[in-house]
Amino acid sequence: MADDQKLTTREADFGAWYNELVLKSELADYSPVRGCMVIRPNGYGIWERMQRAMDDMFKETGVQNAYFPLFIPESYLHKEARHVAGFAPELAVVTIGGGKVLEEPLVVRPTSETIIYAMFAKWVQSYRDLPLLINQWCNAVRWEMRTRLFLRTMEFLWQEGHTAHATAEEGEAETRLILGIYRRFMEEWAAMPVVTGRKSESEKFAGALRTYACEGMMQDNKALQAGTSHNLGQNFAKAFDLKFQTEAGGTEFAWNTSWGVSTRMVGGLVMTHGDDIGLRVPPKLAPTELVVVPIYRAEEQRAQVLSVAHQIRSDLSKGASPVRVHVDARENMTPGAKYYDWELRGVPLRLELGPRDLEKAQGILVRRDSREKRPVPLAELSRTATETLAAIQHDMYTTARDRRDAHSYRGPITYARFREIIDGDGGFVYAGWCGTDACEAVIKEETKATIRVLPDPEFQSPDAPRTCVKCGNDATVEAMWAKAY
RNA sequence: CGGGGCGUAGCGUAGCCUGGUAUCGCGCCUGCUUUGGGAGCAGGAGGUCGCCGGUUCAAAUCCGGCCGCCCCGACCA
Repeated sequence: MADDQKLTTREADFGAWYNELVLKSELADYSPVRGCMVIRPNGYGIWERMQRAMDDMFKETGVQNAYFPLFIPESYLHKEARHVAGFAPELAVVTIGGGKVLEEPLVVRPTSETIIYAMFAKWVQSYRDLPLLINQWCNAVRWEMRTRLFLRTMEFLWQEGHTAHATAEEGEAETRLILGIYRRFMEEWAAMPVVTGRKSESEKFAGALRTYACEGMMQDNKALQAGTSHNLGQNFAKAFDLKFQTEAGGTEFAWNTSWGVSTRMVGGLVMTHGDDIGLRVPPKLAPTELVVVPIYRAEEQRAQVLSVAHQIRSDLSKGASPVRVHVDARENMTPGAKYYDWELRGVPLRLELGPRDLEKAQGILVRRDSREKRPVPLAELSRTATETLAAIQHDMYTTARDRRDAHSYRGPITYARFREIIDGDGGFVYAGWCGTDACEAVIKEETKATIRVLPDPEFQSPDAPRTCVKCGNDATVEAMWAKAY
């Protein structure tokens, strides 16, 4: 009986585990439209906290939010050749409006570079108008063939930042600045270790000069691209005539960047931290940090326990370090059933509160990550909860980082060994690359692994690889290879 | 788009081969007893068996067509 309530284990079938977890923990559900999803309150609550954290960080750097339309004239997409070539296969196009065939079809935005830089061109005249730093939170549509909840859906939520700068250096600096913000968000908020670096030419954004990305390792040892930051150079400025007058009086095209993080991050969170019991949400992203489960028999106990529970919620929500508390007062469930329920949903801390505890003025505090239980005097609960939440946040990060490192491979490596790793348990393989498209393509063809990033210095191996893992010629760069989502 | 699987109550399923109007579990409703790791008992509600057509006295079951979804391979946040 209890068996059909359990999740498929990660080891038995990682994909099935993921789907069951997302559905059972009520993060999301399938929609009537193939490839689309409904994000339920549990999932949206996490997304809202992600939004808030990132939004604050963007704004600290001077970025302002705005909103650009969902519909983009089809002709705009065609103004940047590589951009349209990259996105054409996955466009949704509106051809009829109000019952009439439109003169010009409207593309449902797959991303907004074209319309945003067209608008920037109207707004920017002089170097004094730069930099222009804009972000929007919106949905985007890409007609995908194979979809998975959160990881790839035809419509997804994200933020897309778009900036314009006076010099190439400023554009590059902005691209790197945002990549750093993404990294900080993923490490400090999502407790998700990432490797940052540059994308190879074949993997970069359609229309970009350079693409940088954060790559996390999921528990099946596959890579998940969790955020990208593009240096667009002057490609779009030239396509949309985004020019400005320089201080010296000349005219120059602006330098653009764009960068985005999507609801895919929620899927990354699940695959980074989930276990066979359910979800584990890092405290800083958890809509509820602590759930109080009241235990009682007699009616007078019920009133007493609930009264203390609500007092706890009220007390913890105040003060210098407020804790987000929920009291689970459902009458039709036993305490044990509630424990399973909240563990499935990933709430970081649980306080079990019964008559025996009240006698001792304590509660039983249970960590979701380690499932460790211990009695805590109610008088110290506020401090203990805050400290424990911080410890959970910290431990979740180090646990994820340690397992990432345990499945990362560095040092001299043969192609045979490379294939053995990729075909076996998988992981991140750091290896030399000659820099040619040919070797990259052959490796992808033969192993399904791709270059996730050319790692930034802090992620490079102490001893730079000397030769290309495929052709044996001199390596021009170190590449991090993995199978990816 | 190729390969595989599946559509039966809100969810998960049995029945299909060998036609006779649907099984079981979870959930839901009512009542009582319960409540420290997935409560028990009793009663109850809930179904155009994905859709269309055919065969037949009779179709969830056999035949044909269609639709949808999920999973696995080529593109991608």
